Amino acid sequence: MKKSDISHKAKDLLRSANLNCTRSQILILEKLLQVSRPLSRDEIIKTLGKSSPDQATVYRVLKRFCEKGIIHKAYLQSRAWKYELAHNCTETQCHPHFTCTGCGKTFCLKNSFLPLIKNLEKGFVFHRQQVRVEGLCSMCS
Amino acid sequence: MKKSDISHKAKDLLRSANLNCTRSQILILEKLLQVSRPLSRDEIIKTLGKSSPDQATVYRVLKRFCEKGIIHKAYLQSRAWKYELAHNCTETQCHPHFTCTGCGKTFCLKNSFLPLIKNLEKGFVFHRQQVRVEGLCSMCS
DNA sequence: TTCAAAATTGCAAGTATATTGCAGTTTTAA
DNA sequence: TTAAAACTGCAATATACTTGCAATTTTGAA
Ligand SMILES: [Mn+2]
Ligand SMILES: [Mn+2]
Ligand SMILES: [Zn+2]
Ligand SMILES: [Zn+2]
Repeated sequence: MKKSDISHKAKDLLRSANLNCTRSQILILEKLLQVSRPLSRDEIIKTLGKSSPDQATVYRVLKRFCEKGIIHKAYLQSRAWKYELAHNCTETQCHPHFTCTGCGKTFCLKNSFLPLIKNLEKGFVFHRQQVRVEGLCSMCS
Repeated sequence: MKKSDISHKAKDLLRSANLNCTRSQILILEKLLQVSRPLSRDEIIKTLGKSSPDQATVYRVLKRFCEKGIIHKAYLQSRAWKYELAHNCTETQCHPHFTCTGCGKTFCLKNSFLPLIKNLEKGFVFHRQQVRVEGLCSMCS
């Protein structure tokens, strides 16, 4: 996607979520649109470089985005939380993530969905499920 | 299970993993056998009370247990890591965990397995997968 | 365009969680 | 009984995340 398209899309997303188009929120959302995989606070700040907002702001923006449903936490095992756009997801299931035990990289499996879990105990209500896969990526295998 | 059975089982497990039967390791393993659900460092120390080992020891013991394959980290979304016995698991998949968004409690779904993910990209090697389910428990629904 | 309320931000301090170095203790096996 | 190996506690350190507050930016209505 072109840079100007991303910029435009970011602003649209912000407006449709009733959030202000501030420098920080635009920068962070553009970055997430651009890379299209889960990012941690650290990765966001590092890749934004000198122009990056403060870490407190980054966390607050990510929290806001989550509350509005624009992004969500990915279901990974890293110590730090990672966030990604909430597209490629249905109400009941996000795409699975593959983490390589060799190099540590995480890949989005955008086209693999598992059937939803069945036979929950009586009284239990299902909302959504998440899947995490471990293995070796093509570089490490 | 009776208390003496648990104690006996803990020691057996330790021996079969080539670990020493020390006070700390026995206490922590007994606790995990007893509750049969994922526990954090904090929960372990609190429920063991005055007789609990130091937190550094708790972490080191849990790490040792993981390395020997006696326990593993449950993949939850809590900030603190949680550990549980590595039974009720196959090589390729641990039982799923259900977390209630109402009360925050986590339940082990010991009898629900999903089919393994298919169609990994060329070169990718599957090792294991884990599933997390969100919803409401019978108390909160 | 102007301007005040509301939203957002940076900074610094604070909290929660996990790790490490090291000296001392416990466990094991011979 | 004893010495090596395994384990432990304590205190310091590292990392991830949160919060209070004063200052700045954004927005929408005038
Ligand atoms: Mn993803
Ligand atoms: Mn479990
Ligand atoms: Zn890899
Ligand atoms: Zn509940």
